[in-house]
Amino acid sequence: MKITIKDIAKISGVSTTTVSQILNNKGQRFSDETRRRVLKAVEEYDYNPDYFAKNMINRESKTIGMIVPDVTDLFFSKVIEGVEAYLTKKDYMILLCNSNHSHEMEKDYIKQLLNRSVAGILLASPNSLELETSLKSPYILIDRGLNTRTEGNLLVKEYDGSYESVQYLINLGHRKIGMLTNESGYYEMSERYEAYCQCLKDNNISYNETYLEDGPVTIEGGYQAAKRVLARTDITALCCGNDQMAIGAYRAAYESGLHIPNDLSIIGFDNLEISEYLNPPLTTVAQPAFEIGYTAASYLFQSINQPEAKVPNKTFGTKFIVRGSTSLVDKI
Amino acid sequence: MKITIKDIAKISGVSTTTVSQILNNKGQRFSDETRRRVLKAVEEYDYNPDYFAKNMINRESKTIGMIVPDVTDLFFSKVIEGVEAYLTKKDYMILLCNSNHSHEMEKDYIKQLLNRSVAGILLASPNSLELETSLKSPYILIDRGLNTRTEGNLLVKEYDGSYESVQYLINLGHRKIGMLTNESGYYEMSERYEAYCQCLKDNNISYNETYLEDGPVTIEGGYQAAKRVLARTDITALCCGNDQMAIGAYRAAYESGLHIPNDLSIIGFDNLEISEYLNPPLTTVAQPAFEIGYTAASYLFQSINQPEAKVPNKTFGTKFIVRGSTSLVDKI
DNA sequence: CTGAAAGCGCTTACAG
DNA sequence: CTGAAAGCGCTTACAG
Repeated sequence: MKITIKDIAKISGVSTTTVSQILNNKGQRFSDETRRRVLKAVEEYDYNPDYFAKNMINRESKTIGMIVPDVTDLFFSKVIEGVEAYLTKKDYMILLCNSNHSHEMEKDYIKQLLNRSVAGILLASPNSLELETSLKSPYILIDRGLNTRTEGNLLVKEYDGSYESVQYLINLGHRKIGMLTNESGYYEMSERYEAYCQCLKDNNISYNETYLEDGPVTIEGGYQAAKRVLARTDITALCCGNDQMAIGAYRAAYESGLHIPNDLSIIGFDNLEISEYLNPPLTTVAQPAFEIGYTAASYLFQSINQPEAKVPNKTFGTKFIVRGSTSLVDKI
Repeated sequence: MKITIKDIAKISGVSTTTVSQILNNKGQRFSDETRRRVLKAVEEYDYNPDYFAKNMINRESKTIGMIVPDVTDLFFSKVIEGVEAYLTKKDYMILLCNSNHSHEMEKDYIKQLLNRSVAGILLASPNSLELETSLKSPYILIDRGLNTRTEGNLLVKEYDGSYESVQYLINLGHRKIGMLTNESGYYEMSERYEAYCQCLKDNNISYNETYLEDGPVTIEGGYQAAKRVLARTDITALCCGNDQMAIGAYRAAYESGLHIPNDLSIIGFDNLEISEYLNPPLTTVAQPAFEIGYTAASYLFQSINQPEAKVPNKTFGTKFIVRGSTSLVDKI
């Protein structure tokens, strides 16, 4: 049987009011003697106020929900790490939901989280989300462009980052530049794709549809997509939707007998820790995953504690990192 | 203002008892008419029973806590995925804690989780843990050998897996076999190390301390450790504590001008998705991370619902996977 | 400086 | 078939 505040009150010979006030550092000053007696009993019996009873009154669950499309995705796991790092300091805990890229699951999770009275929600999903407006608890959107909200959005300069990488390839002399993207209309992917198109245009390079391939944003997805595009084209460079896809593209290139970067230049997006260790190290567009998570958590925290205040938006810059997977074009 | 059961009762003209019973499918049969009225009001006002009030009575938080040493670790994120996959089906949610390999943090988190009345705890930590016995909620230990508990342990045949990989190298003619391990006495690492020693012994190969290196079980850790051991020895093969370390070792090898596998054979442990995509693909010892998580969750669930029943232990086998990072020894 | 009592939003014997 | 009342374990005006 769990020990309750009544037990502590009885043991230390005071009322529950007193115990409660002392434990919460509230109310009037109590005599040192009383305080000591109560604290001693608490200590001795290892009393902890019941979480549910306490919350029924305080409504401070100190819990937030976080929904990600894939926990094993290296980008998102880094974001989670950032979120956790911030929230732990504040004694908050995070209810983690893995939506498996499913929009249905996301909606389900949001409902469940709301039922659990979480203090706020962190939604790291690239999907557009119509039910946003019905969300009555504070929330922050990570990496989301497709929404009508004007505050609490954390974005990354997907477009600029992607543009820069394509321009880099063009400057190296590449003209036949492929791109691996994602079919399902993910916001970031669209941005990166748009930048690709625009950059070609700005450089008077004609757009070639066969240079494009779709696939899941995973290693395997990148492998399959790259395989297809390499089989039917003679591209000299390939922009991958993200680093994971680039990793898959490496293998596709090897299997096609292509040497990176001599025969094929490859560029990723994310700058995962692992990308630096690939062979050759991957040229990529860095985005600050940990910082994104950390900032998202801090904004949410702020939004929970000052519901009236407007939550700022934030756009993170990217950084283009040249490594060994890109080189001057080698063939015409 | 949140809508309560009283509101629903008033709106549908019945008592709160009736509303509660209908919503929980309990008690006696109610007239269809009453049921319809109540359900309609619930629907219309989007009523959801308060999580805390409900739990104060039912004590079914349907929440478990999970502690991992590192969310960004590819092995653990896969385990999390498995846990999530099982628990979601059961309408449970998981409170995720990232201990950063810190034993102190683990203890803190356990305390916090207990205070929150989680239904159970999943502890994925390679640390030994003295306070286990004081854990009064159901729990399952993942990947833990150093404990005195006789049930609810999920283990992997670390020793056998490691032994097999070392023996494989020896069969290829290797005699100068290095090993990258972890200093902090992690159970799995010790097992793998013990197997390494025993296998050498069984093959009458003398143990050479300089072939050993310690490091964090990360890519960077593997890189640094491999760099050190390659700088001072002429090993022809290297067993890495896990795949992440192996990835780091790849780069160390390249920087030392060594070709894998011709100059240096490398073996990992885990079989991460990425390992197959490395260049060359990594020979490694596979362990079923997703399945481990999934099983752990199912055992915990069982243990929550039948507290008296003994929770089984389970030991997962490993599978040795030969890929391109190992070859016959090339130099004497 | 301290306590009796009301109340948070539910569920559940119990009575009718 | 349905409701009044007690109770879960807390906190908080309020009164003294």
